[in-house]
Amino acid sequence: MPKDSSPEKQSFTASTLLRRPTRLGDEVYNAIYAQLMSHKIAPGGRISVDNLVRELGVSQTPIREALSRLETQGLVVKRHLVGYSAADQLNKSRLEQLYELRLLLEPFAAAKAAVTMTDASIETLESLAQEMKALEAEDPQIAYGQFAQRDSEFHDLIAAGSGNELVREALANLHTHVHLFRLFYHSQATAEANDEHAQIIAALRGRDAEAAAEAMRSHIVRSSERFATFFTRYPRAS
Amino acid sequence: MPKDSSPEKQSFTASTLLRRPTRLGDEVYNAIYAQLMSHKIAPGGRISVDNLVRELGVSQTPIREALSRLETQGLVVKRHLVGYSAADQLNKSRLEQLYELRLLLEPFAAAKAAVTMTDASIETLESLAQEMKALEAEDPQIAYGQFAQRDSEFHDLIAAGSGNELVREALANLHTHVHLFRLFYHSQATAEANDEHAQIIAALRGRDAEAAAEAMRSHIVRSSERFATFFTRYPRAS
DNA sequence: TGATATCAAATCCGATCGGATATAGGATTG
DNA sequence: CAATCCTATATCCGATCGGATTTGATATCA
Repeated sequence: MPKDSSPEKQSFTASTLLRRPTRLGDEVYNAIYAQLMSHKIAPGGRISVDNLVRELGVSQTPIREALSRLETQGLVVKRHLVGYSAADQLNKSRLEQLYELRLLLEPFAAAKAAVTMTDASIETLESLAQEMKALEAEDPQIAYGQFAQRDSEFHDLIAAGSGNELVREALANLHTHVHLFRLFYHSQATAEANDEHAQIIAALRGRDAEAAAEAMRSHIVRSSERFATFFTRYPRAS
Repeated sequence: MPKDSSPEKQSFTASTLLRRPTRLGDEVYNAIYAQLMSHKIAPGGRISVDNLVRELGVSQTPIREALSRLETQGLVVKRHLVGYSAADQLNKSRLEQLYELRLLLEPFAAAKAAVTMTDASIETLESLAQEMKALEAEDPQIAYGQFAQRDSEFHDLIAAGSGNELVREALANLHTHVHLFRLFYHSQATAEANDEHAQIIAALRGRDAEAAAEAMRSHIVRSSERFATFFTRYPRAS
């Protein structure tokens, strides 16, 4: 699920407050986002505004608005007077850059989170981890989509726990799980990740900043090694 | 000047290629951006689409497009059925987060740039530094705007020199110079910065990654100290 | 056969319009 | 006098329309 389909952060009080009228642009955003995640729109594939008009039954205005948002998030690209396309798959270099950046930010975030994170948030992490573990038994083809979503929440929650909202936003803007899922959606290498998640949680529980950073660093390095196999298997994709 | 007013990166070959017809939305983007930098729009001030229609003489469509881009960059905020406003000034916490993030990324970028950056880019850095130094003699009130722009280019060029485009984008998305300028546009504390820039350039010239990272780290720390005085002078702003 | 010119369809870009909502200010009532 | 209600205005949101451009297909010619 897209986390920032709406710029308004939803807090726990939001449900009790008055419900603002829904924005059509949000639903369009979610629809396109879902089509990206489900590979209904292939990497690099054209995204025609007029087609979406016919398909979704709304006018161009909210579609343009949604595509504009997706563009600044790097999930689609636009060429003037030509139109929108889905972003290309990550190439080898981009993938390396992605992990390089994550290594700069996420261990730092984990260390701070170990100190400042609330117990309630750690509980949420725990339940996410359990859900991911439960997915090991499911059909890998289906399970990986579920896994990617929860993994994304897991990492975002730690980033939020760091207390540095800008770091969290920088990581969220990477849309790591979208790009990785579109690169490698047939993966099922989740069992190792579950172990690594458990180590991260243990360090956070122990409020051990050093251990949390190291556990996160190790997790990211190993994750990158798992994904690196893609380019050895399919060398032409690089 | 806004660097990413257009999503298309302009390379050195762009001028030789066919010049695509101009996008009205780009000019609107630049106009609003200029109004933000010139404080014609105050922090938190409302930005009415209809006013811009009258002021700029274009229809709502390109204005919405430009504002939408500015929104996802965090320079303006939007409330549904209410409208757009300029982003608030940085508060103390946000400023600290900004520098915390820069400290994670920029020394790393400088270290890599020391190894991979081209000599030509270092020359460009040098000329930017000289321009900034020349501004010391000018009227501080005017000079600081010029300084902020060149300082932004300086840091972006090093980030680009790192070879990691994602790191560069993450830093660019912070719009550091916009926020700092809107926070503290009456500053003139640029002499120290010029010395620090010289040290960074020296380390890059010497292809010394360690020294470049340390020079950058020191520069950012000292910059943050210069800006931190704002909140001691105007405690209510925090 | 291959390259070029022409043409038509698809598509985007920007303008304009009506309906819906929020906000501010004044009127009303206790 | 204070609080509430109501109305008017400003504004946004979404729909629709015409013009401009790109793009792909067809036809023509060397």
